Amino acid sequence: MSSDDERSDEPASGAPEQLALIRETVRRAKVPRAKPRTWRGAALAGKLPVARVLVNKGALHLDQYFDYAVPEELDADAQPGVRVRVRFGAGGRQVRGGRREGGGLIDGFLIERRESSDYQGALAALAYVVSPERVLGPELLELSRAVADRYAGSLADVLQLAVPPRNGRAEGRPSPAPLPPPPAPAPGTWERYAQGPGFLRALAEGGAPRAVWTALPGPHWPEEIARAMAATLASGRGALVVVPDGRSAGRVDAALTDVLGDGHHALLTADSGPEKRYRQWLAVARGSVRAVVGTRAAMFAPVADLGLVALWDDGDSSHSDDNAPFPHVREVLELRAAHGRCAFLLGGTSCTVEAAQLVESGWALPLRADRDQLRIAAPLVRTVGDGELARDGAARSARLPSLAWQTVRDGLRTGPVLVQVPRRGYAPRLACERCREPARCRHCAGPLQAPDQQDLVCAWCGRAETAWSCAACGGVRLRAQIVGARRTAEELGRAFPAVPVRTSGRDHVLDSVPDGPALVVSTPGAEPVAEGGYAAALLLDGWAMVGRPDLRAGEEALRRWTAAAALVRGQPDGGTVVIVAEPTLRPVQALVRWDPVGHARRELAERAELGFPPVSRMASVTGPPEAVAAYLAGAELPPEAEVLGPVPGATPGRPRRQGDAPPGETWERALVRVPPGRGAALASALKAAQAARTARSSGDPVRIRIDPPDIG
DNA sequence: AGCACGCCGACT
DNA sequence: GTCGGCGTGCTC
Repeated sequence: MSSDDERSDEPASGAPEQLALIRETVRRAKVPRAKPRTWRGAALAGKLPVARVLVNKGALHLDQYFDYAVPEELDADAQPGVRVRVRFGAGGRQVRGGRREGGGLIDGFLIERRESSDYQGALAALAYVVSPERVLGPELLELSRAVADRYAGSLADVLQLAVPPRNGRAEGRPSPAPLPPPPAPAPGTWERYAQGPGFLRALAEGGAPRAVWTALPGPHWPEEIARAMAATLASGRGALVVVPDGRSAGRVDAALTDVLGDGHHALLTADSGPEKRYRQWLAVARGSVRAVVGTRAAMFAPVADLGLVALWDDGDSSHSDDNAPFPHVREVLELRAAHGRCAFLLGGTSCTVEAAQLVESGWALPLRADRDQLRIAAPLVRTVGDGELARDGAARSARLPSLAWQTVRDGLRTGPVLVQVPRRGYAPRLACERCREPARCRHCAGPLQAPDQQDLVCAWCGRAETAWSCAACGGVRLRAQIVGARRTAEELGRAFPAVPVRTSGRDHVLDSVPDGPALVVSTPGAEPVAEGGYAAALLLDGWAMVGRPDLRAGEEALRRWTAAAALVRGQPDGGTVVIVAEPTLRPVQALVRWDPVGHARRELAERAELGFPPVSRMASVTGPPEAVAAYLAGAELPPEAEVLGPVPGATPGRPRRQGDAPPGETWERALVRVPPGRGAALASALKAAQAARTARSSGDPVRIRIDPPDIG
């Protein structure tokens, strides 16, 4: 429809009362004669003629609503939650003497209809309603608002993540009628957990229990999640589970179909195209489907009357969104569970520090099996340490220690054997082959790396090292770098010529492998499941996983080892895992004892002592030095806030990425930390300071990130 | 961000 | 007079 503005002293025609109403506001505020705009032949809506609109622009000082007039012909469609287009921008202002087109058309969401506006100026009209579909319901709006606040981001940015792009064809189709709630399911393998059946019962009865679930190793977790969701559906409520990748989503999807049959649930992953995905999303938003399984973006799925949010493997990095304001699925689901009667289930075979904290703080209860069940389900774990490896002659030549060799040979007699190899380019620290002393830069003592598997470069100062020798023993050979999956596969293939070798990695990920003897070489996270469980697993180059200079290195190594070991048969069925790593290392010990919770709790205690997240909340401020300094000077941080740095933020050890400082420029990074409970105050202070800065457009912009991923 | 407004100096 | 430099501030 046309939205031509026409400036004249009187409304051309239409609804003078409403325009008078708008004008009255103008007069009361004693604003210089701004004439209300009218548009040819258009009348205003009789009731609630003002539409409060969130304009789709990310800038923080624009994180506010704007009022528009609702033309009569849009009255019916212009309901809260619909997508609209409006004219917005300086170009839309009244220009002395002439008529002029408004600013550019931009997208927005209609937030609410009101009787009047408190804006003391003339209202422009909604240009049009994109579609009458009400995609932004009150709950999704409230959640998005809370996420924006939590992460010091703008509502518009969050909505970009929360509401999928429109697809007209998908909207045109009606969604199926909702099915009646299914009966409550039997507990199934939840019986293995003392609190399992009780947890399901609470869900089925409409309760909102919150649990951190340490899943037993083995193949049952998708089915267990499906049963928890089914129990929630039985109470007449909806349920949502978020998993790290499409493969896991497929598994839970299949389990849900087994438990519920078809028609109860939707699969929300990026793998399905935009149209299909939006169709599924609409089915959820329209209330015709009440259970959702999906990957990251599904965390916002507008499930009606949500009774359970579940998350699998919260340590997986894909649960952290890579768009501003970088929300983490766990945090978003926590926010969802905190509203209304919504249960919370955080599951995994390992345990993150954050999960341990949820239990420690009393927010969630632990859901764990006792030792007896664990002995049945978990494989035997044995270690080959550095010392042994160095003494083991066979290992030096074939890169396979004797114990590992035997384990593979024995395992292959009864089934497939998994070999986990770190990804190439995993940037491990190099060490002297003879004495294991880390190889350090002679100028700055930074760790040496071989990014191209060839030349040595310091990860800190970037200087090349052409003639390295060990500072401790004078050795001149470095320990073998990470050998890629392909080469490992070739070596093993030669060692066991009669056995098929399969690889699974970044390029092609295998979903599952059959039961027969085979060597399956995989990078972490890409391990296929074996139908009857692996007979054995070999975790190679463990030192590379723990040696990374990252606060989470230990937790992450344990998570990946545990994930692989969980695919191996239980010890009673002969399942064995050999890990090539120093047995004194804390995560290695935790794997041997199969105690991820103990590991996480110890890490948590340490973080508390050091004032590290998640015990305190941190934010990073990054940008050109002057900008960071000016920002920090202008920010009114809460009194408890502590500023660390700023320090030059060259990001060592990895190639330049988008978002890093431009080449030739050094950015600085300051960390700001606050004690527990002051996270919200910190976020709002950071956001206010940012808004003030961008509004004045003073100096270079800085980047704010709550919960920065790479500290330490 | 984008864009118009305005206040200033230099010019046919 | 008036053209156009860019510094400031607004966008319903």
